[in-house]
Amino acid sequence: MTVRVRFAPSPTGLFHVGSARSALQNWAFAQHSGGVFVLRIEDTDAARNRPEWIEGILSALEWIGISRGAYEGPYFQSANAAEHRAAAEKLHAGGSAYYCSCTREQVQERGGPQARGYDGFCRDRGLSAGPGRALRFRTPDEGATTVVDLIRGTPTFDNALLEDFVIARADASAVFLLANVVDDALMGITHVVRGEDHLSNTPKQQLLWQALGHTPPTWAHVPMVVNEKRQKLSKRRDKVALEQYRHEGYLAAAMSNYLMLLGWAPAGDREIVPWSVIADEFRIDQVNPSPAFFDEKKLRAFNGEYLRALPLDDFIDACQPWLTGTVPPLTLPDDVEAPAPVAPPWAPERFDAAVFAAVAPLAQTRIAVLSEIVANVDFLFLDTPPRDDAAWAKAMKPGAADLLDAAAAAYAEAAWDAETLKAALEAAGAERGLKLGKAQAPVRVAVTGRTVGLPLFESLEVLGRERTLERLRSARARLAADGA
RNA sequence: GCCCUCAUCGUCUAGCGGCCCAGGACGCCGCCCUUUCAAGGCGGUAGCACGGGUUCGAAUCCCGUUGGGGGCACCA
Repeated sequence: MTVRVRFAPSPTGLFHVGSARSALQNWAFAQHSGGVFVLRIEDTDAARNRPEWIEGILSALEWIGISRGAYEGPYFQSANAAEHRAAAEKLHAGGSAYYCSCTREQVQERGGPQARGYDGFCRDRGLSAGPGRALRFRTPDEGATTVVDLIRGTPTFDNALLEDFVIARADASAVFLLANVVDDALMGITHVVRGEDHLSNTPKQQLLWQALGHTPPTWAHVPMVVNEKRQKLSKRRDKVALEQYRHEGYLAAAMSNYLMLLGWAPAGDREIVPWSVIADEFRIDQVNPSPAFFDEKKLRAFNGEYLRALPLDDFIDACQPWLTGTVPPLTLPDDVEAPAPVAPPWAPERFDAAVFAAVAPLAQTRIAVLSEIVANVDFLFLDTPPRDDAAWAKAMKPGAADLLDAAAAAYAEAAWDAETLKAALEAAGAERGLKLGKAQAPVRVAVTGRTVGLPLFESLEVLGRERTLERLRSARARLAADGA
C-alpha cells in the first residue's frame, strides 16, 4: 500500500512556522517512503477565511521547497460539502448520530461550574432534523479507544469520557471533526501526521472512521513548537509568520533545515544537511515526542552558515532585494506588529552593483540575515555617512583631530589601494604612539559613520579618494565646531 | 475540574541495558588570528527532574511523585 499523507491547513492567517514544520515533516515522510503528499485547504469556516491567505499558503510551501505540481492538490474542503452531508446522514440513518436541540447555554448550565461537555440530554429523544438542531455522534458508553501513533505509542481513551460531540451544525454543514475524517477517507490518506494539539481529537475521529466503515489511518502526532515560556507559539505574542522570517532575509534552505531539526536529527554529529539527506534519512517514528523551543538565535546561526556557504554570485543575487528595495511587501494582520521598513536608506539610483560586488565578499562573513547587508554597505551609497552620535563619541577622543588631519594629508597623495592606505595610516599612528587598531577608529567613524564594519582600507579603496577626503574634512570640521 | 501527553547541558538534540563518570550543535566564557566587527582555529562552562523498583549492570525498562504542555466550541 503506498503511503498517502496530507497537509491540511486552514487559510485563516499568516503561514505559521509550526505549520511549515508540519508540512515539511509530511513532505519528508512522503519522500522517504515513496508516498504521495496531498495538500488540502480546509476552508470551511467562511467567516475566517480570506482568499489571499490561500495564495499565501501555496507560496510559503513553495518557498520552503514544496512546490506546486510536486504534490497532489490543492483540494478544497469546501468542495466536499455534499460528501460531508452524506456522511452525516449515513451516521444518522445507522443510529450512530442523533439530533440535538440543546443550545450552548443549556449544555453549559447542565454541565455545572466546570464545563464538562455535553451530557447526552437529547440522546434518546428521537429528534428529527429541524431548525436549531445539530447532529451529535453517539459515543460508546463502554470500552476504550486506542489509537496507533508512530510517535507516541498507543494512547488509550476511555470511551465513557468521550462526550457526544457535534458533527454537523444546525444548517447541516459538517464541523471539522467530521469533514476532516470524510476528506481523509475520500483521499485515501494512510498516515495522519499533525500537531500534538490534535491528539485529543483523535479518539473521536477514529470512532468516526470506524462508524463510517473505514479502516482508520495510522497517526503520528508531532510535538508542539513552543516559545521561551514553553507554550505553543501564538501569533499574538510570538513571531510565528514564516513570511516574516523570509522578509528579514532568512534563506529557505536554512529555515527548512532548522525546522526539521526540531524534534529530529540526522545520523551522526551533523545538523547542517541538504534536504536530500533529510528526505533520505527522516523517519517519523524517530521524532522526539517532547515539545521544542523555536530558538531564533540558532536559526540565525544556521542562516549565517548557509549564507557563507553560498557562491559569491549567489550571495550577491540573494542580497539584491534588500539593496534595491524590492523585497516584496509583507501584509500582516492588524494585530501583528509590523516589521521595520525594508527600503534601503539611499536613493535607488545611487546604488552601484559594481561597487557592491567589490565589497560583497567582505560582507558575506559579517551578516547572519540578508537584511543586515544594508547597514554594512550604506556608507557607499549615501552622500554622507550615517550619523551615529554614540559611535562618534566613542571614536573621537582627544587626538582624533590631529589624526584625521594626518590621514587627510597622507591620503591626498597616496596611491589609492588598500595596502598603501593601510601603511599610511599605520605610519601616522606610529608617530603618535598608536597601534593601527586605535588609529583607524576615528577614520572609520568619519568615513562610514560606524565603529564597526567592513575592513576599513578596502572600504576606502572602493569609496574613492574624493569622497574619502571629503568625509575626513567634514568630520574634522565637526570636531572643530565641537571645540576639539 | 476532567482527559491525554511530555521530561538528557540555558536551548535543539545523540543515546534505544554494558561502547556514557553522557557525544554534537546554538548560546555563553577564554585564548589564537587580526585594521574594527565578523569569519576561522583551539579550549572551557553546563545535563540524564525526584523517589522507588527490575537487573550482575540503568540516561536507557516498570511504578509513583513533581513539574511542564495540549485538549475539553454548532473554530479548524
